[in-house]
Amino acid sequence: MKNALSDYFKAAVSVDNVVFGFEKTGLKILLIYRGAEPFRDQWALPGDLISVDIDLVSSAEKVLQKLTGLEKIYMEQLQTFGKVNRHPYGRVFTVSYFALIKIEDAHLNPSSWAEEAAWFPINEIPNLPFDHNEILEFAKSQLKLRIRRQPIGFELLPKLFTLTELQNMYESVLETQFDVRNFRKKILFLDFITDTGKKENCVAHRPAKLFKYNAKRYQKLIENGYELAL
Amino acid sequence: MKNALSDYFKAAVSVDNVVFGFEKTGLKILLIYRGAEPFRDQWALPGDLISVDIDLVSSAEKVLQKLTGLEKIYMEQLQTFGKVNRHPYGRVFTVSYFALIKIEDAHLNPSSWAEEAAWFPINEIPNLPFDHNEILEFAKSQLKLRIRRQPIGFELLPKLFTLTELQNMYESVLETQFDVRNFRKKILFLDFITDTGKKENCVAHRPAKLFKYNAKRYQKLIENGYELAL
DNA sequence: AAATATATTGTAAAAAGTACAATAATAGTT
DNA sequence: AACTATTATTGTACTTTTTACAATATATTT
Repeated sequence: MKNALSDYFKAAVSVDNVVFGFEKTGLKILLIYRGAEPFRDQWALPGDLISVDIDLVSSAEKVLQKLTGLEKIYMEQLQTFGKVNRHPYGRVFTVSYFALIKIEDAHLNPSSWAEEAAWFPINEIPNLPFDHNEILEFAKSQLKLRIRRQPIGFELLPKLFTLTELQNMYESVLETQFDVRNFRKKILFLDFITDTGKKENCVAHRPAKLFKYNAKRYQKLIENGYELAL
Repeated sequence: MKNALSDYFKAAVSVDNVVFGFEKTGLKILLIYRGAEPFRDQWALPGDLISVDIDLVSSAEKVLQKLTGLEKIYMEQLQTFGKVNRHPYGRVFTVSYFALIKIEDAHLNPSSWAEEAAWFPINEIPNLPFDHNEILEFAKSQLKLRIRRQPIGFELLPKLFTLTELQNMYESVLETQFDVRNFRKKILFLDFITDTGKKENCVAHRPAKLFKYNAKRYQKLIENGYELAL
């Protein structure tokens, strides 16, 4: 009972993107409203079957662009989910990616079969089709791990940000609280965010200094054997 | 120019396993000698196309068992590689796994189209077919990351081990050196390896105490919010 | 008994992490 | 102009962790 080679070439592969967005009100996830079967008229992760003649990474970017309008944003592969019956139309393996973006900069423009795209607070996610809730939980736990060891949190913030915004972002993602003084002491000691000399304006209180992420300084840290750990 | 649904169900999926084994002479990788096309008569990672009616995790275990004889060993998913032309027979996405085992306990029994299975020192890996060298490099870097934060190193050691063996294992995997006194102080402080009261015998020097990993104690550490970091 | 080989152990100094609250700077109000 | 409301900014003492470093112990072999 040997399989013929052709028996193996009968699977489909999809990509599912977990897009994390941040704004003052907290961390959010981007979902699309499905305008096509299966699971039409349900909110789901922006994901789709991919073509056999496009590289995996390119496919992930293309799927995201088509369904949400987002492009050129930070993406990283997570894991592949491959239970036999996870898709009603046949054997579909799905490769999950996570992406990070500052919500203000995210111009949503859903097309293809995505009727809508909207941000959902991380703790108000509805039941999702397929195994999307499982994928989402995995993505959340991975984001927590990775954001502590790589300078990817800056993808969630505007180019210029205050130390308070930076701290709020880390606190939202990690679901924890930091002491203001200790947080600043540590982050400034690491020396890969630099004071731009600019300040907030039009705020009804003492304006905060604006900082920016300095990738070169971070590289130097790494070259010197330092390991980031927030 | 819309794709028909059937156009998507034309991919194959494979699993490639990076099996790390440890013994006194250092860290090794398990390769098989391919007795089938493509790349017949070359050493490669133990991997194979998988059937569309078996779950992904089960497939990974089955592929490893068939090609090498190994079963019930520690496995964890890494990443999926999906360049268009990575496989000469068509579009094949491969999901990589890494596995850990103590070489002494590994009874190799290659079957199916694997003509041989053998351990290769981690720094003497030949050129491999497909993108297997790339997969291997990714696996090595992931092993280094994961072994520092999870108690998976014990999978590479016998049930009873000496502190020197434990240190050698970590040093081999992490390609670094630890101070003997500081290493012991730290590992004993963590308190999840316990002295069995037994000792080495038949060694031409002071015999070392034998320890074992204590999973319950480790669980307690975690529950108390401790984060392992070697 | 001596030689050989590896196992075992402690301490002081440096670095990093933690807990904690008063002062500063702006816009808006009186 | 003085005052209020609001958030930004900053330092120090204490605790914990990490680091650097070498002499003694216990088994086998000669």
